[in-house]
Amino acid sequence: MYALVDCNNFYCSCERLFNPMLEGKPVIVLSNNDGCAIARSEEAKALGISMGTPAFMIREIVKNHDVKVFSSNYTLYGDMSDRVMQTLAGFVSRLEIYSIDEAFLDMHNMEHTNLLKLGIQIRRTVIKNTGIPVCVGIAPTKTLAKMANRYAKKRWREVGVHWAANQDLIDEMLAATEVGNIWGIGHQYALFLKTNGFKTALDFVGAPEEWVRVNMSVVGQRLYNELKGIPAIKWQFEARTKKNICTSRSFGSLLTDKALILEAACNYTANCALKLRQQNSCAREVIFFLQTNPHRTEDKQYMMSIKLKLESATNNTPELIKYVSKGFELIYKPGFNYLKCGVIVDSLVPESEVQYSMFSDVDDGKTKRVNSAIDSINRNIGKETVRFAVQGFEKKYRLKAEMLSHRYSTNINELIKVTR
DNA sequence: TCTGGGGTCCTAGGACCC
DNA sequence: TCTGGGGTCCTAGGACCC
Repeated sequence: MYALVDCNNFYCSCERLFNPMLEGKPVIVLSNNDGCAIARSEEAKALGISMGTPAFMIREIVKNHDVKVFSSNYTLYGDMSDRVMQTLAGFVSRLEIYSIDEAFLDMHNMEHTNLLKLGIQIRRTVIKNTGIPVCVGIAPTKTLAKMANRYAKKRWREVGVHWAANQDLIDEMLAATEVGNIWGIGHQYALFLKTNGFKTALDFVGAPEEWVRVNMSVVGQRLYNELKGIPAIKWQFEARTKKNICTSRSFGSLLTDKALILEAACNYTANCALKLRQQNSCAREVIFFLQTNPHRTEDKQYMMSIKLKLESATNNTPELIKYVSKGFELIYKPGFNYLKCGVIVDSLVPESEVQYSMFSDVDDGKTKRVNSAIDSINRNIGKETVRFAVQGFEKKYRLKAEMLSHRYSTNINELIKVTR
């Protein structure tokens, strides 16, 4: 058996934890740049605010119903996530952290225990230790555990736990789940399945296997097996080394100034380089992209990306900046209102396996020491204490975060204040 | 005024090899 | 009459996830 533990409206729950006045009130958390709603409390959902709605489109609802709005505070959410995961780790021998607010728990060889009771105990303990409410779904495969979790949320709200312990319970759950709500079925497949007469997950498992294979490839077939109770998705206990790393952001406002955009690009590159060093990888390719705002139909549009192959793989900040600047010069065109740019480092190889170019004269030991010194200072004293001149200091392009809560649990200056 | 950011996996098709 | 067959590697693009 697999259990999937998922935090309820995670970001909103984190905000509430340090601000009990928010209890019972509609709360939403916005994406980067205060763009759109990415987390909603139950009260906010009831007001009809749906996932991903742009902030400017719900301004009226927010005003009329006194919705409490927050910018995303990833420092806080990340720390709360760690605490939840630590508590979960106490219940099983192995867990897979699937995302910031979800984990799969390995419940094999526990079939003899009453897993419903265990689920309830997990839920109680997490809320006691961290204050974060969670739901638990337990089933024979990951996909069914996901579904059981969703079913717990919808059908067994009070208990918050569902154990699909036998085929009857599984069928009941499959029948109650529309194909579009199956983990792994997105927009396209949901549409395709519905057009072909498959409405619920139960309908889908009744489809001929060959038809699934032909029309939905091996991905579909795996899913099909998972829903039939045959595990087809492997455990992933260890964090994988990433195969590509991306840093991209929308600017706080539209930019036309070339120097400013380049400065942003250099900062994003420095961030990619840092992430590379953290996982001991080097990149053989770097992609730089730049775009205007497609929603502003009155603006001339321009979208371009460029891929540069590196002479030899590196994670050295100035070296990567050199390539990105070159890419920038090649695709930047004046006269547009730019919204966003980004850097992707790709074709990653382990640092220990880097092949040097025949003509390279880089003193690798030296640059490595410089970079680790910089990383260490930045880690200990504060992000970007040491930076390269091209990264600038003003950050005029910086994103908006006008409703940011405090980093209550990680910053000594932002602790919660108790007054009497 | 105004629409996020960061990933993974799979497939088809082209280039290339013998 | 009528132009092989089998394989690998790479890439772009699509679908999905939170």
